[in-house]
Amino acid sequence: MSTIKSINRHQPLSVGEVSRRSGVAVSALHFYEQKGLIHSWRTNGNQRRYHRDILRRIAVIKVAQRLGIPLSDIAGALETLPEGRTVTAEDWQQLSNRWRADLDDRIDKLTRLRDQLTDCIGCGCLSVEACRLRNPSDTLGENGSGPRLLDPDESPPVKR
Amino acid sequence: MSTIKSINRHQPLSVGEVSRRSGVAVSALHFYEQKGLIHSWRTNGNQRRYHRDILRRIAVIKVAQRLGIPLSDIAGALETLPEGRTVTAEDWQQLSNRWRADLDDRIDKLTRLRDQLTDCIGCGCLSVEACRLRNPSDTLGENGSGPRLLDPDESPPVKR
DNA sequence: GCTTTACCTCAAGTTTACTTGAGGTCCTAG
DNA sequence: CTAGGACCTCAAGTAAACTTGAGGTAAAGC
Repeated sequence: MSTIKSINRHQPLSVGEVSRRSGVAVSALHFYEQKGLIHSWRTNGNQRRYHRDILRRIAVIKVAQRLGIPLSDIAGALETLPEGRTVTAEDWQQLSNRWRADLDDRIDKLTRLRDQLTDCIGCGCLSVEACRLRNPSDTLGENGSGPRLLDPDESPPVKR
Repeated sequence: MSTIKSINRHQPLSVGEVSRRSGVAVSALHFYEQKGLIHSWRTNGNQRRYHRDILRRIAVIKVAQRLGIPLSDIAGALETLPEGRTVTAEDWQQLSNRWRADLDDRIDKLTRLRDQLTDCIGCGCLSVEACRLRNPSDTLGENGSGPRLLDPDESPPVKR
């Protein structure tokens, strides 16, 4: 820790500091910025500086990623926050509720899929007409009227 | 259906026929072949010909994909079958049991993740030290001794 | 026999989430 | 003042699962 410049608790952060503190690679921070997920300003020497809030924002991003939310969606969600402001507790609740719904949905789908598979294991027909595993459109008609998020898809593979 | 050559019920299939019957694009069939998932022989004129069993094999592949199994794994699984033989009912049982275990595992993981998220929504701390959502290593210690497939991973995002 | 289709190969493009590398600048310590 | 570390940009590479396109052959219909 000798080469690390002493850190003033209230100054803006350099990209290296953010990287160390967040565990996200510098290249990834560049990338996030390019994708509009995070923001910075520049010093005279053209180096990035970050507000300390960045760390919380990155924490949110990382959690969302663990949840399997694509970066583009995360970016979209973060954009709904008034003018790139600090992520507040309420913001977090909103976002996380949304993402949990998404997660629930995925879990449901996987579970239905597993059930179909279980049915099908004994049968093994894989018949084009009869096999539900082969006819994904079923999944469309079979669920009630729960919270339906944007999801006009039917067959595309349930990603991992 | 006028341009479609009359189909002899017992002759080998051309790539176009396989495509129509399986719903898989010709380019995808080429691709699968290249990846060793399916096989064909050639006519004098260098065109691919397929055994009728190919349709069942492709059905298996498609189902596996719906289950979220990567092609490389599917290829690996299919290779365990004696010398590229027709997929029998028993083969299907073996494969599907394996894949269901994989699916179960993923569902478990997602469910645990959702529970953590639920806990965390009210809290909103996202603390580096305290927050379980931010400390994926927890997931490592917390599960008993169920069927552990190859899985040395901890934090990487649970893909969709 | 000629014209469509169908098929062939091989290279390159697509998306996601980044990393790696090249070539150059800035800043801090000694 | 100079060495070294931190930083900058931009291009290209990576993996997965294919698709698209170019340029060329084969086979089928009339």
